[in-house]
Amino acid sequence: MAQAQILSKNQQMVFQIIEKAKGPLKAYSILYDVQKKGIKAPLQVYRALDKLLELGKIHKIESRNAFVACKNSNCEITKATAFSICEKCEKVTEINNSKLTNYLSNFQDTTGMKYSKYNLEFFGLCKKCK
Amino acid sequence: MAQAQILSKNQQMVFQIIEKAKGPLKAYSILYDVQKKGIKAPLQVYRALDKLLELGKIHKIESRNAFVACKNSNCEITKATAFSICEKCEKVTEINNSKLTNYLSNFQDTTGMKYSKYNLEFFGLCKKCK
DNA sequence: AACGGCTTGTTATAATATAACATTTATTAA
DNA sequence: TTAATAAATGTTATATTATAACAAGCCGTT
Repeated sequence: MAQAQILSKNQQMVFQIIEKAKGPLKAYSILYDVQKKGIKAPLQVYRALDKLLELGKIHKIESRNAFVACKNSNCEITKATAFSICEKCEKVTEINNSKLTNYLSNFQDTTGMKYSKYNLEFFGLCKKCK
Repeated sequence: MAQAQILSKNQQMVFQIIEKAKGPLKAYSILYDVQKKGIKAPLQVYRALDKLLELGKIHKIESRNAFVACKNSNCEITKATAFSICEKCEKVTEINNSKLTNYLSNFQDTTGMKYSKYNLEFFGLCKKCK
């Protein structure tokens, strides 16, 4: 049985902040928070973020340079991510739709490229902002 | 008949450089190029980029903070973009697949969000790097 | 000519991210 | 257990990406 990944001190601190947040967090706003707890420099945050991304515990919203906790249970590796983003309130939701995942994971283009990963971001207005 | 959008001087300069390039260009590498031709400051480049994005003449590769010319004829508005990105040589290809476009344009998630736009980035190894 | 809209020019600065190097802690393997 | 190795940390400095704020110019319309 695979043991749950144990996070280091800094990784834990950064992860907990992202997990508790209601929306995507930016690296420097995370830094601001963890400065109360001993982390002093951007690099310490970025290193933790890198590791958490690698583990699939968090995802990066590329269009926003911001980070969210993964909401899919047992997400271990980040290789197929999809998000909806409200352009007004900036609410971000991770899309967990097996048909979509299937469709994209099996997508082949004409260039003969072998895909190992994708990231999809939908933009629009959420229910409230519509 | 809709007249072709006329670009301003700076917009043209920036567009031509992106169009001629073999791959995605970063803002500051564009700046370096156009400095020979009179543009001096980052903001002048970013303003041109913003306008070109708005017109759909170029797209931004979000995961790379880089810009490519749109390869689809008559692309006027950017609302449905898909790219394949080689993680080794960084070659980027715009995917123009009507089935994919259809599938994603009509995708509905369970949150009731109304989408107006999406961006999809596939990652992997291209034919050469595989 | 006067107005309005867009584009430009310019300086400064904000926001995001990594380089380089020294040290410490944890894990593995003899 | 101890030496070797790998992973994480701490720290200073700096690179890279992007925007704020304000002044001025260009161009079509009225």
